[in-house]
Amino acid sequence: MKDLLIREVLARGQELEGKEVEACGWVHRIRDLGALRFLVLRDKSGTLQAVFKRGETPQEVLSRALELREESVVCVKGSLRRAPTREGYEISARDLRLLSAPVEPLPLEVPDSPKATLPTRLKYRWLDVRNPKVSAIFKLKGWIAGKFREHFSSLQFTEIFTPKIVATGTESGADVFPVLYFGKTVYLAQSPQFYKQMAVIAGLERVFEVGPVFRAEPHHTVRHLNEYHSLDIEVGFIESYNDVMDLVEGFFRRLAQDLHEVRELLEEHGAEPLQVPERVPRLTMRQAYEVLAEYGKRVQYGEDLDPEGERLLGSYARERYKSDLIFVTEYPWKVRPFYTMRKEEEPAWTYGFDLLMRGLEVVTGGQREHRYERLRQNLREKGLREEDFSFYLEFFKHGAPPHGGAGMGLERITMQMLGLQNIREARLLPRDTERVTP
RNA sequence: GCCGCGGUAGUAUAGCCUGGACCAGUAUGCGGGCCUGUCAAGCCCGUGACCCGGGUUCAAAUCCCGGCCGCGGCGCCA
Repeated sequence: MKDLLIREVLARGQELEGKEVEACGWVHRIRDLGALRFLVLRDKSGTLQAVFKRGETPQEVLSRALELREESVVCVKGSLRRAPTREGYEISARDLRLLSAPVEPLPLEVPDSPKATLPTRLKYRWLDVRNPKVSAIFKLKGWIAGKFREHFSSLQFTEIFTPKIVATGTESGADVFPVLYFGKTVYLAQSPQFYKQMAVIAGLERVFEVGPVFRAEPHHTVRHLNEYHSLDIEVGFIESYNDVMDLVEGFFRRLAQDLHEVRELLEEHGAEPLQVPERVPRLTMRQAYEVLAEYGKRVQYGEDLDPEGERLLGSYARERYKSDLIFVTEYPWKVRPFYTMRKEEEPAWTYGFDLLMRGLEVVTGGQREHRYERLRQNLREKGLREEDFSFYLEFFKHGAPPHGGAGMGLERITMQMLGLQNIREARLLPRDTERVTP
């Protein structure tokens, strides 16, 4: 492995000045002035200019430098010195190792790859992601997932790993992908829902999972993927679903507080830091109808929000509370899955909530129904067959604490954090209705 | 699933409505040349494209039909 990333070389610039250093990476740009040739070297951490100059660089090395093409992989050795470059330093090259050269012209220009259309970028993703603005997306995404693990681990949650091959399809109406499994048809998990609940009931009490989920809906939008990563939590012994919202809110507050750690990733995208106020507004669905009415948007009483409604509530949160986040609570029973706990006194409404981030739904959660008979009744009312969920019902026969949880869309959070126009940008290799390669 | 929009060099686009001066323009890349301080380096020369099939017409990148592919809105959801 190479000794130093470019960033580390630059950070130790004073100490390394005048000394021989080696930097390895891709040839980002070539500025050829004849007997003077500048290479901008790029690695995952940054860029650094190398100079090949007649009279300074050995002739043999200089002539090899003249053969180089962009996106070649090279190591340049030479002395580090101050220079009026963007980085403040440059390498005066004395040696050059060519590790790999392109065998054909590049289908995508790396420094400009965000200007290409998304299909082209995704087709040549290994080139696209070489662009620092693009790799920033995945660095941030990884950072968010890391924060999630760190945050909930510190609250005594246990990380779990549930099956992605499952026997039962529908739990929230979303279509599932069938898989041939030893001659039987099974499905790809659309959510860890049942199993994270089982883990709580199994005595783990507080659990979280970071894992893929699969949705077989043929949607054509900029905010849906057929495969994405879900950040799930589930926790026992809650008093109400407010406990769950507190946990979700705490996580987002943590993200906002620690965002300075990844400031430059946001800057790549010109993104504003996440605004999380002292208390994130919590609006019941019925209150949301009224707010939307003030914005001139009518939503049928007892119906779900549409994307326009969500966007308007996002504006409302920003204008009224200076908040990028807003909870919508007490969702109608008719639009929530059977395992959601209903309000005792108003069974048409539930203890289910969504969290909107900058006008897009990024989290869904709520209190779950833990009472066996109520659960059976909910199934019946949803018109679902008890035998299809018998394995799930079993969990509740031997002592299940009141519990609740939430699922958060990692790509959606990343997308909203950076202001991306299409969720596919937040997935290294997105799967949608047509795309299964690369 | 319903609806709308689109497919021009490697990439990104102009041209299409109002068919002919378009053997298709521009930028960038690519190939060649000049240049010892560039930093989106510059300058000169060159290279390379109308998705497929059918139709209308004297004439189709342009109009019509079908196919394939792509994009987006809604539904559904994270």
